[in-house]
Amino acid sequence: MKNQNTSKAAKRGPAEHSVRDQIVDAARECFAHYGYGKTTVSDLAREIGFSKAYIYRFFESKQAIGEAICAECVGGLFDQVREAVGEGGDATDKLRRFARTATTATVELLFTDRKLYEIAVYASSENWEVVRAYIERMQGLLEEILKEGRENGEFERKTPLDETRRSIFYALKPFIDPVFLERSLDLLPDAQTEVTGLVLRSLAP
Amino acid sequence: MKNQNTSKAAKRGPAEHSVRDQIVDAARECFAHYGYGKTTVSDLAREIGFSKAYIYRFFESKQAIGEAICAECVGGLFDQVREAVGEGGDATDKLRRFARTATTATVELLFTDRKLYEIAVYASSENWEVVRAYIERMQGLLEEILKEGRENGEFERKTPLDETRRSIFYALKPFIDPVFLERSLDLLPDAQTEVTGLVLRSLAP
DNA sequence: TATGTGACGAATAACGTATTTGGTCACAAT
DNA sequence: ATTGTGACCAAATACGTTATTCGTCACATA
Repeated sequence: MKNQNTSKAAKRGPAEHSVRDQIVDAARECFAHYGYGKTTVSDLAREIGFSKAYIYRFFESKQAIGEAICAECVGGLFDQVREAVGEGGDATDKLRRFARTATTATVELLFTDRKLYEIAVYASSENWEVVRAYIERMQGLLEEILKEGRENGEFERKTPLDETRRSIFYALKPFIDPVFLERSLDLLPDAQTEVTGLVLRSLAP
Repeated sequence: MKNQNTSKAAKRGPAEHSVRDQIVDAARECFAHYGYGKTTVSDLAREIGFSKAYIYRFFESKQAIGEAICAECVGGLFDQVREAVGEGGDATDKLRRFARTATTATVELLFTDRKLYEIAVYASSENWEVVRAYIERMQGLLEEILKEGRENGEFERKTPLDETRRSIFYALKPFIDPVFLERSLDLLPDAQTEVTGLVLRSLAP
């Protein structure tokens, strides 16, 4: 609601450059250790042995660096989910894995890298582009599962595919979205399982 | 997660007392006007023409007064939902009304009494007893609807009633819980309708 | 006993200021 | 061109100090 902060990529200078990687490496460590807020751009500069001004040759803002780190995080989450889904059997099994892994992977991030998780929460609440992309990729994966289930007769076919995909995603949101998830922790894991059950019942042909 | 803050009633002195009512009246106005945080107990005291110390004869903390006001708010929400459900036809219709009214009534509170809504958000995030009671009453109402639907064959009967009730409530949480709802505003009203549709599909016999 | 209060301490918030931080730019060196 | 920086500014933040605020208690009055 705040602002239409689509927050575009915000990169700068050469896309492939060793210094860009050094910045990201330093940021990953500093952000994870001290948190996004407590890490200054000068800290990153000192870490890589260049001046602060030079960093702005590669990123047009501190937030842009945050987005790069956040992209790594949610990218990791997505990879875990995709892999778990890939190892599934039928569409029902895949859907269960989709929901379960999305939750467990995110919770794990919360407990192992709390500081990075905080960036994800901030990114989500501020509608960073990187989060929107994550949601779209997740919904894409979900849609694939739904298609498969519809084709082989596991799932009903009357409801428009888009609506099914969206409504499932909304229903699972308290267990996927970092902002919601940290407020759902005390319900885990039962609530997540039960909602997944509800979703599967709604998909019955 | 914070603390086991069941935050018991926290009343004091005589339950029925005109001064207690005066305090609540003053609090309702001040909280709605200036917000919970900006209203001091001395403000309330001045408003009713007694000393601050006297207020503590009736409430054991400022939060206790906040809970009283919050109880009024969520009580109003519940009444609206119950009334809307009562005007419904079959169980399917009642469920739709349940979900829709819970959302619209809460959103309306958000827009017409933002300051009071903030108290509800705070209460929910701090697990005030009054919110727990609200959730239980809402789930009770939901269970009644489910029972009716099961009895007359509208809804399936295989899934344990408790599980059905809980999972539906979780799925609707982004559109009912004040904390979640204010982050779901940009999805309304479509997402709410679509999730309700999903829920009804899951209930098909 | 029931009603009512001023004075008090510890915790918190408000406030103004000094410092830091995000970000830019002109300029130097290779 | 590309690589790299110190100096600089507005905005944000940290910090120390003052002022409020919550909540209690002993005490007064009817």
